Amino acid sequence: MGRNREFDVDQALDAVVCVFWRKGYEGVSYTDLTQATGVERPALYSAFGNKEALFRQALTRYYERYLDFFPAAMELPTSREVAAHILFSAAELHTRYPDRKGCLGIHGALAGSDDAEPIRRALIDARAIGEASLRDRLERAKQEGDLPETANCATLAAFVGAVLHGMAVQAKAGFSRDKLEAVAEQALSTWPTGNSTLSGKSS
Amino acid sequence: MGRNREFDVDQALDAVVCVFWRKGYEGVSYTDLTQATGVERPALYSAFGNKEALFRQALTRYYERYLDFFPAAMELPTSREVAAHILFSAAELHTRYPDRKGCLGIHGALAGSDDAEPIRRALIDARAIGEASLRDRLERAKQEGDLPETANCATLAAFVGAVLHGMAVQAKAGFSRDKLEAVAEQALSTWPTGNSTLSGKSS
DNA sequence: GAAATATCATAACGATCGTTACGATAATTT
DNA sequence: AAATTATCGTAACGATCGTTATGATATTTC
Repeated sequence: MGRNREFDVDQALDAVVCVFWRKGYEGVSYTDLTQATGVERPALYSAFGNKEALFRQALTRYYERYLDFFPAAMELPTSREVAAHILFSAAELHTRYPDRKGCLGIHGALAGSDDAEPIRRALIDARAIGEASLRDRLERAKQEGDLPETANCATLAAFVGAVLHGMAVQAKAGFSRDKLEAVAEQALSTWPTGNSTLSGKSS
Repeated sequence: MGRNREFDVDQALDAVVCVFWRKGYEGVSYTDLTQATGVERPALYSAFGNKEALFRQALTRYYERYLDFFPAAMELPTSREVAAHILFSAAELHTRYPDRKGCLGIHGALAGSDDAEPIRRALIDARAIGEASLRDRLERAKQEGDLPETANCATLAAFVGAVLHGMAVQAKAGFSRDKLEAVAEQALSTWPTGNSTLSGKSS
């Protein structure tokens, strides 16, 4: 019963993702959002709730639509391939769209007013989940002999995270894909190797 | 002639630095600034100009008061010591003050509205200067045999920058100093060595 | 002591922020 | 066809944004 929606909610959310990606949570106004989506303010509120709820949905969409390389990387056979796939995919993603460089998960809300604190926490938590997931994957690698017994998986995961975040900052500053790939390569240059056949160095 | 200032301009600027450090450029309001400095709005305008000019002066102050370890690092004898000093000093600085973690140079203005574009550019330029200065220092190291002929100094400088920026993001997320130091250590494990006596490996 | 001047706090400026009444419009139900 | 209901665009809400006009206050100069 009642009138039908005149816009596609999924399509609007995709456009919203792009806006937040470029300007961050607090940098985006509803004027920006209506302009990008072609949807008036009240319709956005009716479809997504308030700005915070909208951003959370945009973040979820961002993860599933753009950060899908991350869970995919976890499936790769060796820890080095996992790390390499993450870093190079990020280098590509962060420079894929000239109008929205870098990573929504990083500059969506790094600093800001106190009002943005819940969003900042949400992004921190999301990144922590990713890092924990990588750490677990590396622990598995250690058990498989793909990483040495001495390897500190938590540190390695944090290191990959740091390079990842740093590349996002650099991408936002205009670094080319090539330059980011060189950074990724350097980061990978001393990835520890175990004694398993998985590493491809023995046998 | 005329009335005297009732506040210390240098002291006020120090307080302003802390506010921008915590909330970033656009996240700071003049209510925040008067609260932190004890100086009313018109007095801040009279002493520093508008918000953008104030931030630029705060950034300069930040560099000379907190990022002094960077030029100091350039004086160290080996490229590895240079990189190590930068990374460990950053890990310390980014976690030194619980009320303002991370780095003003990073989250002062990563993303935001179009109005903040000049400030974003200023931060990007400032970081680029630092990276270029590091690259030049590494070029010198190469000439001294402290780095191998094959070393790509621009890439190494960008890599140090990426880890630096990534640590700033992680510090803002609450990472401990120990964890950041572990990241720095991992980053340094990729550091190439030359054949000079400087490296301390030969001779 | 009187005139001149720079800084002070108060209070307001127009613009924009996120959010929402409101009446018109279109679709469904009886 | 009439009644109901959800969505539409317009227009406005109070709050806050960065910025500044204004008059009182304090200091210096004549």
